[in-house]
Amino acid sequence: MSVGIRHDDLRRRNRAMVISAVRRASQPSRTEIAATTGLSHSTISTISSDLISEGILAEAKSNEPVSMKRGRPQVALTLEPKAASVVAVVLSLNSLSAAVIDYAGNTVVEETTRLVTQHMSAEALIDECVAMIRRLTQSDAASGGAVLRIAMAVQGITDAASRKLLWSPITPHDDIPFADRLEQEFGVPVSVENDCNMIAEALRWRDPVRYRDDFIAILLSHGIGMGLVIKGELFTGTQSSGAEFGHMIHRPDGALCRCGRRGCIEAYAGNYAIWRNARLGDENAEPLADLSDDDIRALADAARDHDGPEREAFRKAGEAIGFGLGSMFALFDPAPLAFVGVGATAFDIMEPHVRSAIAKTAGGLHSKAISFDTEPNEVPLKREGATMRALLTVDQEIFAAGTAPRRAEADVA
Amino acid sequence: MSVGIRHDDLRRRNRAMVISAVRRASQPSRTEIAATTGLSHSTISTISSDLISEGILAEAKSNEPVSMKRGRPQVALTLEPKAASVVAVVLSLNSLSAAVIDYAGNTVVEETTRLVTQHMSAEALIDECVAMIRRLTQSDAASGGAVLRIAMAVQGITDAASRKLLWSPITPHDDIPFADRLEQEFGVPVSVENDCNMIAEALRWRDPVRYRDDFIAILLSHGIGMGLVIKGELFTGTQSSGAEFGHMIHRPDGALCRCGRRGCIEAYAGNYAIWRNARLGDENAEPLADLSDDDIRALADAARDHDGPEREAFRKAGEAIGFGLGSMFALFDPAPLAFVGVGATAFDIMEPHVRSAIAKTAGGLHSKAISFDTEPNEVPLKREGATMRALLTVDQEIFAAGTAPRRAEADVA
DNA sequence: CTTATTTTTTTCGGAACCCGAAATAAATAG
DNA sequence: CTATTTATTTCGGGTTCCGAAAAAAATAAG
Repeated sequence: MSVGIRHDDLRRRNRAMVISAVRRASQPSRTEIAATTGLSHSTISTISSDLISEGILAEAKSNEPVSMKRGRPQVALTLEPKAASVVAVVLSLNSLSAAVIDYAGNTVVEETTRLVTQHMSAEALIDECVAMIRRLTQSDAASGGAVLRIAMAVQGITDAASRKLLWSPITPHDDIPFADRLEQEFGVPVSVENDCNMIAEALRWRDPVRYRDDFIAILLSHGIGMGLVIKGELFTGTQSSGAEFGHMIHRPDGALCRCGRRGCIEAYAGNYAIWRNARLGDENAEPLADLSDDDIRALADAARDHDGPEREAFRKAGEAIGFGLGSMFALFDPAPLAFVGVGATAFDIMEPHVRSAIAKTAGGLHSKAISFDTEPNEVPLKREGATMRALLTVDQEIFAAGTAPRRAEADVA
Repeated sequence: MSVGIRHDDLRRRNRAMVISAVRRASQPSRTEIAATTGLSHSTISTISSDLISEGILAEAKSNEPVSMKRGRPQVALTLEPKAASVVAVVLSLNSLSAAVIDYAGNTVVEETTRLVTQHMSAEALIDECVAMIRRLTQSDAASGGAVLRIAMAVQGITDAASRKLLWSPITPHDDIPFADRLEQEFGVPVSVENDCNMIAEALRWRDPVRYRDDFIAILLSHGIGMGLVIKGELFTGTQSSGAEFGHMIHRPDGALCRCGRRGCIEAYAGNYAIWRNARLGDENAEPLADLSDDDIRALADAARDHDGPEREAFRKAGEAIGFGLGSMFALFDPAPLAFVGVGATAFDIMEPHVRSAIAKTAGGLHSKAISFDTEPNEVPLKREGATMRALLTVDQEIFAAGTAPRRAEADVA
């Protein structure tokens, strides 16, 4: 709103446009890009030949064998895999994994380890990340483009600038400056973001038709996380990563939450809450530290099999989620939902209760139109999301600007 | 994200930049504009002399008598009042008011009438608006610039495109197409927006320091409304005007709300809810249709005077608002708050309860830092907001593009 | 096999835009 | 009255985009 547009910004933006069109579409031709961006053919032509000569894009080899059409065949453009690479790191409770991805989005090497995150120092956590990234980037396989960006997806709350892990259930330590430390170590920009936000980012790339401009990803796991895309933008807080759906209040002064407060949605719908309600029947019992996925699946099987405390526990969970969604929908209208994580395998049990709770709220007007989708496996989504985050910033911040000063290149030519 | 920037868009945007800088600052000089926009002096010079010759801006007459500074004195630029005018219409329960405002933002003529909105047909409501606008625009006083835009602020839910009143407590009718009908009548673009959103817009102009990029306006009146500005943008739903704070759920299956559902915040904190709790002690009693401001002030006086059902009613109201805010702050971090309307006069009674409720939520981390402000009189705010909305669209959509095709003008010159 | 047709991509000339530097304008200080 | 300071305008230059025309690369038709 306040800063004017310089003449040279224009070129940068339109380069970004072209790169993003190539990343989004599968091998578009120059003509297609001209159509989707609204820019003229001549502009697309110059920009794309610049990008090709800079080694960012490439013309696809004979891919589609026969076009069956008259006229000069379109030349498909692709991202040049060797243009760069990025590292995606996923840090979760007791687990660290990372991968090197080339510029076209293909995984080059990856690695996963188990750690006991809750009993490690902040330093040790950082060191583990550093060590893993170093192993991966120095491996023979990762000999493509230079690593230009590292993106981490972490459980917990990060700051809005994506520099620090402010708070996380996976460690007792606060304010861990992952970005600063990794940047020091590798000399490459690093971002640290909330894992659910990365899940949302990934969904958008997996199914751009369903998950386009407005949708919600909810992670049903030990806690309840959320990634929210509104009007095409990932919705984050002004100071923190935001969208802590699990800590909206379901019942004032209600069940004891892992965060120490009372009545949070998570205190009814988190894995520990469901287990507690089913097995102890005491919603004020101290939350269990860890719970295996099998425990939850066992509860779900019991709930499906017969009426009893398990079924009741899932009812309460569904109700909490439904009322929470209803309250959210009072603020910004319903959107398609994806339930991700172990909890999603039990979503069939909760769904009727979710829907009936939503129906009691302002969002209820459209409750039948709201569509749910489930995806039990959250780990690949987190990695894909972090990957896309990293690649997009390379696109926008590095390659859109032009790697080398363009004037110098013109002299060479 | 998808559309490229054309070469001619650039000028349009930068013209918009300059106009907006003049509207925001009080009489900035060209040099100041260059500084705030980041554009070069020469660009600002050409753009502003274009705008002056088009009659959109003007150089201020000897305003500041002595500058006390060495060097050529700055020439202050102002908006040319006669460049255009707009009409702001405020439709509330039993009241309609409208005003003609010149391009510089000065009110030229205004009028207010009482109507019995709840017993009028949709047609009659539209007709009243048409008649009032016609009277105002045809009055002798309104002989300045042509009316280029009409903006309405209405209680209730409007559609995201600002065309229709989807639902409103002031009338039993749904889907009233104000924008279409007024456009037909006056041949000028019309927008219809939620009144609380306009209050937020107005606050931002009244106090741009406090209400800058993130803040919340809450209207405490018969119902509870909200206008939300997040990251510099008015936050609206994807289909409707959104941000229906009053209908977030405070207590599942709780008190009976005017909307027919149960447990909404409004059912505890709306005027009717406070009155009901204080006087009937039955939170399921049918909500009263109307309640005068004096009734509320009387309840507030009683609550201040002695412990009793009135004080308890305000406690419940404050608690509902506090938990609601806490849930919102789980989603997007706390921001400065303004409480507007009659209810704001009683906010002193509610404040401790609001704060103690927030302290029990995820937003509680910063609860002491959250600052409240009150403004009892909402009517002028609604009008100011609608005015600014209208003027800004004239700035951005009409004058930024250039009134006449620039090529033709160049020929003349 | 050659020519016409169709479609894609590149090239070229022209216009619009912004920038930086220099020039001009308008005030105060000495 | 001149030097200094600050604001604004003018001018030349370089980018950038666009539209039209040309070139390229295929198929269809004779």
